[in-house]
Amino acid sequence: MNDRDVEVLGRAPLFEALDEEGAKALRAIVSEVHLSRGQTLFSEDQEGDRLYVVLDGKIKLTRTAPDGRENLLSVLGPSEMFGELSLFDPRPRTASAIAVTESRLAGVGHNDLWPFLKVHPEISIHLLRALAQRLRRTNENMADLVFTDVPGRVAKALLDLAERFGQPSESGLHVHHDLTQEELAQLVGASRETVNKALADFAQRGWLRIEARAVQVLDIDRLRKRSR
Amino acid sequence: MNDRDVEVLGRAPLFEALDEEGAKALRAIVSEVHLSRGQTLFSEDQEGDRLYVVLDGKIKLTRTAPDGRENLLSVLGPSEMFGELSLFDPRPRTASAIAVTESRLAGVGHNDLWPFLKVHPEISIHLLRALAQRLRRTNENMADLVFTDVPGRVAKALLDLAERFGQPSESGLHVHHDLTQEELAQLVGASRETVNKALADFAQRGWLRIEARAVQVLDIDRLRKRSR
DNA sequence: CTCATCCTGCGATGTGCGTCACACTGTGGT
DNA sequence: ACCACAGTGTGACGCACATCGCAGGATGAG
Repeated sequence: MNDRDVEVLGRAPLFEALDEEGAKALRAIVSEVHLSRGQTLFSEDQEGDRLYVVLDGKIKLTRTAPDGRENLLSVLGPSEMFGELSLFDPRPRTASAIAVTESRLAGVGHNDLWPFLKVHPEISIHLLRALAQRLRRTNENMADLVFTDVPGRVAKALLDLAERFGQPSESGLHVHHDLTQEELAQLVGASRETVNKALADFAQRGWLRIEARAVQVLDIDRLRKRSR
Repeated sequence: MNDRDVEVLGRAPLFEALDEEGAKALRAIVSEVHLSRGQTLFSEDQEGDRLYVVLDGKIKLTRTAPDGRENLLSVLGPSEMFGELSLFDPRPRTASAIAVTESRLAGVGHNDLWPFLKVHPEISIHLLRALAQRLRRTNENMADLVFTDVPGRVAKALLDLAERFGQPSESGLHVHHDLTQEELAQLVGASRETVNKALADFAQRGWLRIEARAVQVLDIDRLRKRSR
């Protein structure tokens, strides 16, 4: 684990409460996992009590309906945490974790983390905050599903991805989200075709340019307006 | 606060980790609130750092869209907790809490609870579990919004309400949910009219009988099948 | 008891978006 | 260099559900 990894880890809710001393001790009990694009880390219904922090790359969390249709809960990048639900609430996983790009992760198991929480109760507080934020965000998304039309949800999703993965560039903001339109559709709860049409419409209006698994955002303000 | 209240409180995630000693100390710092039907405890965007446990009655948590349309996040009964998000993540409230029936609540403020968490770190663990469960449930509901049709969501909502508020009776299960069809509609993310038609259809099939702010569930198995 | 208000029931109409169908393009594998 | 297949682009069609409109019933305040 290199210096950059240590820094990335430090921004995760699990580590941010700790001093250098504690962080070092916690780093000692995490194990590193490497995934190539498309590889599955864990699947729905599996037992599991490991929590992960993304060091590098992107991971998607998906749920599969009985009839096979899929639903993308979120796409996670560096410093973001997942898999903790099965750790705090001992049940099988309710989502699968799949690498969207080649990725490296840091994982901690229940047995290693638990004693740590006893010694460093301040971690729990930070975890509670992290879960509270997630819950807020999820409630937000629920409301959007009910009140916002598909183009609006696509705009929202792009803005969110832009905030987290966007790189400033000559002509605007380059958002290399690494998602196919199919995955984007699963993320906003719509069909691939409808998402395609929404994107085409935005592009035609000059708000963005479509690229392979990426977009160039040209007029972020218009996009913001469309998302409300 | 009577014996029944103490028992109800004891089933809340906040208390379940504590021994009689600790529970007594925690009870000493909660304050009781009384609300009559329709009364608002707190509103969206307000500052707030109190957490509540329902002692008696029912509370609904709602969000209001900019255009005024409403969205019901959940209906909470005795032993259930709410308002904790603003406590763990210090931001304004993202939902309003309104009494569906006359209710009594126990409330704890940030300043009183925080030192308690330091002394009893085991509470945090239980709170983490409670939030993890809520997150799972919310993800579930999101998927339903995307994959399940309105009648299916109505069936699901009724089954959930039945599980939490149902009373066995002569002809089946009496579920006095105290919600108007409008509120039920906001809960499942549909229009009042569509929910009405779904209910009428269920009743016509003999699965349930419609009453004022309540239903008699006659054939719970059919209802379960329809919800999948 | 009486009126006003909230709630329920239900048909008519319109539309956003899912589904289907198919063509085009880019990319990676051999 | 080639083919196969995954991903993208776009039109035609139908349907589930929102919206609108209204009427009948329940509830509760005075």
